[in-house]
Amino acid sequence: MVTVGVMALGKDYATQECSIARALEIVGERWTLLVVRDALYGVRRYNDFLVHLGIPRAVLATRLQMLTEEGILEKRRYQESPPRDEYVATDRGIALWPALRALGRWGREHHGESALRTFHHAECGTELGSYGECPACATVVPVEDVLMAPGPGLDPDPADPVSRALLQPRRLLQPIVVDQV
Amino acid sequence: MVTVGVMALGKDYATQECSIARALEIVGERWTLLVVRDALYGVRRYNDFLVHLGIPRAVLATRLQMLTEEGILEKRRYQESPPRDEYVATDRGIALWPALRALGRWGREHHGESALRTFHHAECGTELGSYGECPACATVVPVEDVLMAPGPGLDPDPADPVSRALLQPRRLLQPIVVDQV
DNA sequence: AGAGTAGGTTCTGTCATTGAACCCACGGCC
DNA sequence: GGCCGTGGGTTCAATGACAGAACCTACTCT
Repeated sequence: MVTVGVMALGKDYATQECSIARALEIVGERWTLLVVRDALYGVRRYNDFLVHLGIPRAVLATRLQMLTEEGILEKRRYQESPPRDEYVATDRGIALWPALRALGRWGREHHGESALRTFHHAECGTELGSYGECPACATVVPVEDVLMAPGPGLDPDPADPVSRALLQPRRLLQPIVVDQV
Repeated sequence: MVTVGVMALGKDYATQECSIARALEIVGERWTLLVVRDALYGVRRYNDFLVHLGIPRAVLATRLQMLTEEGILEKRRYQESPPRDEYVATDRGIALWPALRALGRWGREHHGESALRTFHHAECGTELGSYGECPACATVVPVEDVLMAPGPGLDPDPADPVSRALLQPRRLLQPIVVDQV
């Protein structure tokens, strides 16, 4: 991918020779990591991202396109007529789970909050350790075997239907089912 | 006219009830994580951050102040006359290491690059896993026991003195010594 | 006295983000 | 057949963060 010319703002960290900077050039923009998080939680549709994130429509469209181009999400047609696409996390997107998990742990500790969501090993029920491993089984838990459950700090009756769908315990990557009103 | 309340841009993810969003409100702004990374690498002085990051001076001043207020860095006077301060990572800043490590791993895999820097457990020499754990010792390696070494992809003769100081293998958090010209 | 250095602040133009409005294709209803 | 609702976008003006350069202030060195 050859980018010619000056990219004055936003994305590049020109002088940085560092994998962290390379990563942040892609997922370091505002909203991007939250979109990926939602994709791992099972959100797939444009409209579901929209209401769950409270993100401006134009920004969401830009981010979805960029994440698709970078191979982090895959745009997949799920019906013709009218044409409708969903965005599903690829392996490359799933590989961001450790980073998201680490950020979430830090965010919780930083605020001294009670957990908003908890993550367990689906096979044995043990809560994941600091770095996404299962202390009981002594293995790194594959993302599809992570069971997400609401924690004590989470609002039990949120306004938007996506948040409501995420209230029940569920495995990561399982597509959410939004209750139609 | 005083405008109260609405923070239109930048920092907050108002609707998000999520530890990851809480974390990103603090360390999700442009440059912020790179400043923390440099602090863990041992950079402490305003001028060293400046030349190593290539960040605008005003932005650096803002970030350092914010990170200090959030308790991620500590501003510490190291000489009077003229008054000079250095910025040192606190426990809260050091706790960001797993997230930085995970991002770095992902960035490297994403680009299929050879490693720019490698990180080992100083006690046993094993290279760290995705979250900064030692696969051999099966423990999370304390940051001060992480040995950083240049990888094959790193420029062997960088222009700025801070990058040169970071070329030799060193433990994280050890203050860098810049060769005066 | 003059130059140099560390650590900033101020300024201006550019660009991304926001929020709202608009667009369009289809499907269902009556 | 006309109308409305819905999913999935695009366009637009206003705002405000960022980049880069110039400037400022103490102090030290020569």
